[in-house]
Amino acid sequence: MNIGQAAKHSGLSAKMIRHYEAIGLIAPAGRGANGYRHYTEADLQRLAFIRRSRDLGFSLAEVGRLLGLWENSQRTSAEVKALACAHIEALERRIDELASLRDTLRNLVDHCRGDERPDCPIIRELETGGQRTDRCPS
Amino acid sequence: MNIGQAAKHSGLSAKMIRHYEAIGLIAPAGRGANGYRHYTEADLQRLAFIRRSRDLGFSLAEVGRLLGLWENSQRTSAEVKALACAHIEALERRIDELASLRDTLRNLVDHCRGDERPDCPIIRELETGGQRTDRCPS
DNA sequence: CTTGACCTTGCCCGGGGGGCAAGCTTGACA
DNA sequence: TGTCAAGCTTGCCCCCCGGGCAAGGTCAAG
Repeated sequence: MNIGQAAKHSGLSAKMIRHYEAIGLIAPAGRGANGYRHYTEADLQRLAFIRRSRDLGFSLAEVGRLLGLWENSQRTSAEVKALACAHIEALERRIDELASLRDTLRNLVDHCRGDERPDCPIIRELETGGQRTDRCPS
Repeated sequence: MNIGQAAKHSGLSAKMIRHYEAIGLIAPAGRGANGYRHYTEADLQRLAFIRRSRDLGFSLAEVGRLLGLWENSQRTSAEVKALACAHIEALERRIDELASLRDTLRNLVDHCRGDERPDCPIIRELETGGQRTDRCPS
């Protein structure tokens, strides 16, 4: 099977498959006499594994570790769980950051009339960094 | 004021200030006879505006639009509000995506014993894409 | 044989920076 | 006055995770 077919089956792009090979995430694919890469069933499984790992938000480095665990029959489920838990924690940190931004913005937006006048608390906040300039800086 | 001082005052790095100039986000800074960039109070305000916009998660493209609105006395607060609302919506979409990943992972992690044995539902999920292989595929 | 689809490599682009190098200028101190 | 460290200049490469395009080779069907 050539790279295009492998891409379709795995849901990755041919470009990504080549890239993963270039960065060493997967072993170099076998080549035919014409120089074309060809992929076995086992290769397809690896690609699908990568695709699903990426879909769960793992970075390529994490995917590499997951692949290592997958192919290591000596692995412990504790190792896998630890990797997944670390990723969950990273996701939660990121979610909290974004939620905090959202809340700040929501607050500003709620105080903006949104009419045809130029005066706007959002712009004021960006100007002043949240200092109160509206009443007597004295 | 030179770029290093401007960087300190704005909380940006000198590198980023040069970058913003290079991509046209800010107008080229004035230069002294020695070729050094120098920054006025107005420049510092612009840099601080950018910094706060970035802190709120706006992309550089959005920051560009915000700068345009800021410096346009003909702006309407409705325009600013629309930009901020669009950003809030993007944040919420992103948060939902990440939360969905987190929930999926949490579910998998909760079913993983995390002991010294290799058997692991997380790895199984990545292998099979969620197909039930545990009972009679018949 | 031609045509079109597919494959190969290589390069540039994005966002949003970090880091380092080589060379100039500036300011402080001996 | 010389010297030396900071600071500034530009330029280049790096990270992640790809997209897109170009030039050229290959394959299969008509």
